[in-house]
Amino acid sequence: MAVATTPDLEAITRRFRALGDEHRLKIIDLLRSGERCVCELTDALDVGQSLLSFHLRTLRDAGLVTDRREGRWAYYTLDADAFAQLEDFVGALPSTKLSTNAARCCG
Amino acid sequence: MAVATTPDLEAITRRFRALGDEHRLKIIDLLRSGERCVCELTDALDVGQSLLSFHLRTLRDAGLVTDRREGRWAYYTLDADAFAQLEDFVGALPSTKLSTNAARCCG
DNA sequence: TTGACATATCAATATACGTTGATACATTTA
DNA sequence: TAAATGTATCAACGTATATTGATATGTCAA
Repeated sequence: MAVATTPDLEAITRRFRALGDEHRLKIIDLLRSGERCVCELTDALDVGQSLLSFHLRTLRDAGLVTDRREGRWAYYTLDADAFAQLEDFVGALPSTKLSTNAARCCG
Repeated sequence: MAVATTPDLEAITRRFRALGDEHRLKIIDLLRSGERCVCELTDALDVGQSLLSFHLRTLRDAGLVTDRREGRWAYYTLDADAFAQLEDFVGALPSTKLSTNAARCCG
């Protein structure tokens, strides 16, 4: 069994940063209804072509979307697993680790 | 009724960006067991005093933690509601908006 | 095979963010 | 009141990220 349990904080923070941009949240919103061609995204978002390409790459590098080429078109899809994982991660963040409710440290 | 339903993307992206840093994830992890004094965090994290203060402020500005002063000490606590909201938001992100599975746009 | 097209990448620049060290501020203790 | 302490803020700097315009690459149509 490989060391798969290592959380890889770097990958997680990259994923959060990928969600930390309004353009990219709008792209994700457009992808919610299923796979979309880049040309559709270009029309729907008021964003230059190379900038859109940059944001799509950022989302892909973060593992939030996958892409597929077909002829001269490119299609992007949300990676549902990645979002499920992230949802779990966020849900676990505030969950009380122990019942130790912060013994007074000072004073 | 005020315009409270407006999602306020800016606030949401700020929250994601706040989670997009390893130091801050570690701080959050320390706060999972309850309210913590800054002095404890200083000891637990190998981070300079002003840098820790910066990250705590970033988390506070994002609404992920609240702070409280007591004498010369400052205590920080996770805002459970904020995490719950964010968990819901992440969970909703990939949820299929309509059953329209991307009509071919081109070709 | 040439030209138009869709998309990606590159180079340059602007803006945001993280880090450090110094300083300020409030509170406590001597 | 003076010195010490805990924390926040400021100024300066480096690095990362966002944005733009130009160019490259692959694919289709004439």
